[in-house]
Amino acid sequence: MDFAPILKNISKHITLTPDEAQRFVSMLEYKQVKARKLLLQEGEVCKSSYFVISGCLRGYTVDKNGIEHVLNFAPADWWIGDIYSIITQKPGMLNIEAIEDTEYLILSMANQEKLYLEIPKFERFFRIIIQNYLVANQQRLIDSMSLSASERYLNFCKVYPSLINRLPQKQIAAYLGVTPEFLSKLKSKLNKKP
Amino acid sequence: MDFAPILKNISKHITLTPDEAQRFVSMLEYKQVKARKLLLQEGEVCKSSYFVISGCLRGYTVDKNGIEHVLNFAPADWWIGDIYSIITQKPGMLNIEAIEDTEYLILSMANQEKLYLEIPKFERFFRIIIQNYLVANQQRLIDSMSLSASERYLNFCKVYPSLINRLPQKQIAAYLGVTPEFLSKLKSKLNKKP
DNA sequence: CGTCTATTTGAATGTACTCAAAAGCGGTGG
DNA sequence: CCACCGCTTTTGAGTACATTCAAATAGACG
Repeated sequence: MDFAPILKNISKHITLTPDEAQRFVSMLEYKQVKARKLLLQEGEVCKSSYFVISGCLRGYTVDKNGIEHVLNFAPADWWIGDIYSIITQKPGMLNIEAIEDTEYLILSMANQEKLYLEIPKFERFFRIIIQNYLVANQQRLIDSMSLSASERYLNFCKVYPSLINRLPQKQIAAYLGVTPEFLSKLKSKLNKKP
Repeated sequence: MDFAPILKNISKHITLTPDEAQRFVSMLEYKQVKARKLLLQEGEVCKSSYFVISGCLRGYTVDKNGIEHVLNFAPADWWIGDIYSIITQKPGMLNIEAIEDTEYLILSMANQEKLYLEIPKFERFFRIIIQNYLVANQQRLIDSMSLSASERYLNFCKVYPSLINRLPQKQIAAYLGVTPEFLSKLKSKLNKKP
């Protein structure tokens, strides 16, 4: 198993000794999953964080009308999990699904807690990860209030150019907060104008 | 100066020795501000986190059409700051303003970094604070996509009952992501029905 | 191929916004 | 203490952005 990607991810924020790196990877579990398979289902308690090595996952909720809303996409080098459920250890409302065939690593909550005790630097690492994610999330909330659907789409294209031709439109729509039909109309308008 | 409120806030997640508590409060600065005064202005670099003792602050952005969008209210016992600007030390887009006459404590970034080194438990404390804030923020994003304005308003009433008769409607509207006019119409409809 | 799902297109509808004007409310100064 | 000013809230009419429903077309996968 090749742990280089996750070690590189971690080295962005903290520096591990070889021993610490060794100890860390010993806590991970490697898995593969086929496209369209669920890793975590609404109503379950989330017991782990996931780190994507290759492929792509998505986290989404389903509202009372059966509409899906995408909270996040996790391509390679991203962490994902149901943070509400992880913190509270109560059943969550998040589904996590593979959009493509995906390789990923699992860090269980139990191991994560051990890590905090054994190598306190990880406390810092995850604080920074969460901080960055919070910033992105806040920006998305502001955008949802400040921008039109068409502006949000153009913004998405600019911020995630690598995802735009990789994801089904339906799921980009579910991320932007519009219906697939409306996104389709938006795109055809944008193609005519410029 | 009475540091009991902030020490109580901290004791929710970590336990400090008397010495550590002493060291911590020595890093804080106490301030008061009158209603309608700005603590932080768009375009400035945010150099501190604020902890509210009494009164109420709000964080908001102004979009290209001049519309205000409230990112958060901070009544007593809440932390607030422009986390984007704090992390990057770049100019932020957040304004922080006193809604009421407010007493608060300032923890500068410099002191916060010292705290992480001197008392690593604080790394954990702020990780947990940020984690909880992220969960709330994610939920708000999901709500903005799943719920109608009227559902979001009723939800706000349920989650923040103490704020509902304390804040100007205008600012509740700016938090919910609707115009003040529309919120007013919503309320009058809701008063007729039940 | 054939089936199933995703995307496109169109018409009708609805939710929320804009603009405008009136009414309410709070603070300030005479 | 009251009158006035400025700001917030309410109300109404017309509009726009986005949804719903329906049906046709295109793509993907076994």
